[in-house]
Amino acid sequence: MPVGKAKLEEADGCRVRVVHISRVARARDNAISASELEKLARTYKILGDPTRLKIVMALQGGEMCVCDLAAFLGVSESGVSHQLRKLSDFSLVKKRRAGQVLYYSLDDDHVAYLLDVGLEHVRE
Amino acid sequence: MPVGKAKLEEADGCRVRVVHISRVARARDNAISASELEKLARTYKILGDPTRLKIVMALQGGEMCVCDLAAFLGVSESGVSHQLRKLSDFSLVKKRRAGQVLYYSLDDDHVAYLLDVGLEHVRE
DNA sequence: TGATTATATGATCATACATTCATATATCCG
DNA sequence: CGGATATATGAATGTATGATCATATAATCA
Repeated sequence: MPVGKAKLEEADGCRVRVVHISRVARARDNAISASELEKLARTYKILGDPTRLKIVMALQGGEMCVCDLAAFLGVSESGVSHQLRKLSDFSLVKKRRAGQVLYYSLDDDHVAYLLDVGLEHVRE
Repeated sequence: MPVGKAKLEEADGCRVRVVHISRVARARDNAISASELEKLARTYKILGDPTRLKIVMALQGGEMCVCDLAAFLGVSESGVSHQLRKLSDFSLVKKRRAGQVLYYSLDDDHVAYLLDVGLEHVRE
């Protein structure tokens, strides 16, 4: 691996400093697609809000309805609904209707798994 | 599990609607500590930005210095440095100095693991 | 030492976002 | 059908945050 220095000329003429061209190339080659990266970032971002995180962790214990979640969180039901929509948009939770009540639960096992791995990291 | 309706009176007199008291109680009992939740949310939030996510994914391939990352990302070196600081603050990356150059790498294996599990979810 | 390179930090700014209030939809019951 | 309950949606608002520029620190080399 060469440790020499190099300059790369970009299309618009802006010079970019690079110490290890091979490492930059490797990063480019190994990179996942932009759309997948975007999705992945979104997923983490969704879990990155304390309120939403509390919701999904509560749902690990079983399905809950909106007003129960609101009571548990100490947030308005409207607020919970807004967050559940985001969670739902990114397939982290699913809902089941029973009359007027909507029961939310985790969408798949990956989600619970993601939470466990994250918690492990935090507790290390 | 009773499906009856109930009202809970809070300290300040604000009434909260609850359909399943037992489920709210269960959520309360199973909840992790506030500080752990905060840390966990932070961790996900940190990974929830495309630029930072791209950084850690690039580092999965091996350590890289700031200007290489800047070239790879197409972002200013200052910008990369700011993000690396956040990643470092939450123990997601560590640095190694070699003269003027700082080499960044993933801090522990949990991080790479977290990324893999997340990607699995996105690709499901 | 002074000049150059590599990275860090601080200020600024435009944008994104979580929450709430008010209102709308949907389901059930009488 | 009309009233009540459960949830959803839209607007408004304060706050957080990612990017850049300018400047500061740190390390190497002449």
